[in-house]
Amino acid sequence: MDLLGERKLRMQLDAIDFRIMTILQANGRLSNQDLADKVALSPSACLRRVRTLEDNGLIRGYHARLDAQQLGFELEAIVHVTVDHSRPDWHDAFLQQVNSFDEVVAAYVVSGASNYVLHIRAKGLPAFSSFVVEKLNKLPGMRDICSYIVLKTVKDKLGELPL
Amino acid sequence: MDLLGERKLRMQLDAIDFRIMTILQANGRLSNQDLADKVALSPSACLRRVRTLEDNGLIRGYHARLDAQQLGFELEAIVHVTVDHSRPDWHDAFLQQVNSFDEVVAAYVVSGASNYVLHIRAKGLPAFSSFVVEKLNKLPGMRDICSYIVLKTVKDKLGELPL
DNA sequence: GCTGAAAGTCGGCACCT
DNA sequence: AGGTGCCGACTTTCAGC
Repeated sequence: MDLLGERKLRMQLDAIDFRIMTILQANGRLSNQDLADKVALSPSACLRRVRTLEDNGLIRGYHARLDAQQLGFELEAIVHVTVDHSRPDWHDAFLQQVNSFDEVVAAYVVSGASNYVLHIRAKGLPAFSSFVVEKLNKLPGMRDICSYIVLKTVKDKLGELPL
Repeated sequence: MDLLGERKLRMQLDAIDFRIMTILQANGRLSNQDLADKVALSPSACLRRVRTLEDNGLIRGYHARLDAQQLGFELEAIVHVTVDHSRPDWHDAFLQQVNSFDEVVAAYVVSGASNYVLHIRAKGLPAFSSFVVEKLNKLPGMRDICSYIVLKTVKDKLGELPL
């Protein structure tokens, strides 16, 4: 098992592989032929590289990015959570619950003053408020919750690696 | 100009539109024909809907998701920053600088104890350390920096809306 | 590991319901 | 609005270099 979530580099990458990844990162629906043109390779050679990158897990998937604002997800927040860690079994229970909440779009175990940092998305302030009060607050061992409501997203390049 | 970054809903969406978005969100490279099958529409009708969703900005793009660990980005951190806001012009300067740093993958202006929350990705602890000391610390008006190093990513659904 | 050709498949458009 | 049919373009496999 992979307890630490480590992923070792499984293949040798050359400059063309990096160009392929960079291009597909910016335009995931580019046709294989256009991609082949851009990296100066024949379509078949290009496709084989893309398949290899996919098979080795370097390309983990392709996704449409939707407009959260337009779809009604108007509020984002960063929430720091401290739990009572005197009960080790609460940790797993906490993570399982956190994972099941749709409002939690990302969750991290962190070093520092808090135990967890949660990234929250909700359809407005009332929905966020009731999430905190009725869901987060009721988790076992909850000790402290500190919310930072996002007023403006200044940079949004998560999921875009600077290769 | 759009000072608040608001995006109004520009079109009426029905159940099929939501299914299309959900499917493309999970598999951005699905062929139009397969997508049409899944939503029980003819390929041409399906393609027209997808184009409309793209044109109205509901689908904002398609992107390959790469494996950050395997590509050497081993360290993630949430960094809270407080700046001296007695000088209004420092705000824009700060944001501009923050945007130019590759290590900053996301940046938010937040309400609460801190002014900004930064999401950092670096190729290891030394790189992160030198980023904080040599870049962040030297920004004008910097008052306080509080780092939370990510020990484990428990949930990672940013960019996946629960429709 | 790349190229080129062949066969199946798809996207995009015109036209019709 | 959604469906059908067509043609050029694309994807994908495989033999050969």
